[in-house]
Amino acid sequence: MYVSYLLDKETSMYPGPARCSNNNLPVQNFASAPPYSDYMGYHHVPALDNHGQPAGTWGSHYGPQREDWNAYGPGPSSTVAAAQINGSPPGQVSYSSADYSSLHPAGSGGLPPVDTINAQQISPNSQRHSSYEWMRKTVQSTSTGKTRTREKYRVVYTDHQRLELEKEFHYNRYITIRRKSELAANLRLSERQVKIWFQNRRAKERKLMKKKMTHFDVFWSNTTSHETPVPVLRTILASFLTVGISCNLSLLSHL
DNA sequence: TTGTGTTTTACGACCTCC
DNA sequence: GGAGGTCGTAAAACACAA
Repeated sequence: MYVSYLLDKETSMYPGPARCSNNNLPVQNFASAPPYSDYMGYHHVPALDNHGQPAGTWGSHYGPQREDWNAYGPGPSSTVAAAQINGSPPGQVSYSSADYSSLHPAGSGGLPPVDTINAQQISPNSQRHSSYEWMRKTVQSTSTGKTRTREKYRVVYTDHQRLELEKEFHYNRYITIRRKSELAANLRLSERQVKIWFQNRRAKERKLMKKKMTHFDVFWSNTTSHETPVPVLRTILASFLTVGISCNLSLLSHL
């Protein structure tokens, strides 16, 4: 979970270790949510997407803007991003023109244009993406005989791109067409990429929740009757918190 | 350094909704 | 029929223990 590396810098908002494989979903206070039955706490309120302010303008929904996010600057960082910025990524994904035609001119949103990035603001990963020669080649894929061009396989998003996507995801699990368009333009991604990122992100969350519930089941089954109820309640409440049920932490402190 | 497990992009198949 | 959802999966990118 590499984005968590960024998010975890603010432990109050994103508690837990960077590579958390367990139980560290942030408390989710978002106002809206999906028509997804597994997420009891999410309430899909599409209208709230009038949050249609530019992605970079950290709206009140997010609370005060985090200072340390500014530290990452406007910018992406990896050479992949640099390639994207150049407009001639050596092997960049050949998305349909429909996807790219939706991109707005730079700076249409509140996010700083990606191409304003200081090239020195290299992400921790950037040095790992030094060559693109491999992207030019094509590989036979799997059993179907279809080919996957290597340029499609796969771009590593920059820290900045992931951070902005995560921020949007924290606001709303399901992105609207409008926000998708804005975000794609601001992050120099195609709308398809944004859409798929959200799909993958939801899948990730489901996976985490499933894992969490499994752990909870084990815990519950191992709980003996003479145990004090307080730690049990704490665990239950904490578990609910992670699935988005709004809960006042001060109540927990009274237990 | 390397082997291994995990995470991240991207896609196809299939489904639902409008 | 198209758009967008989930689910399953491939493979690159990555973290980390040995």
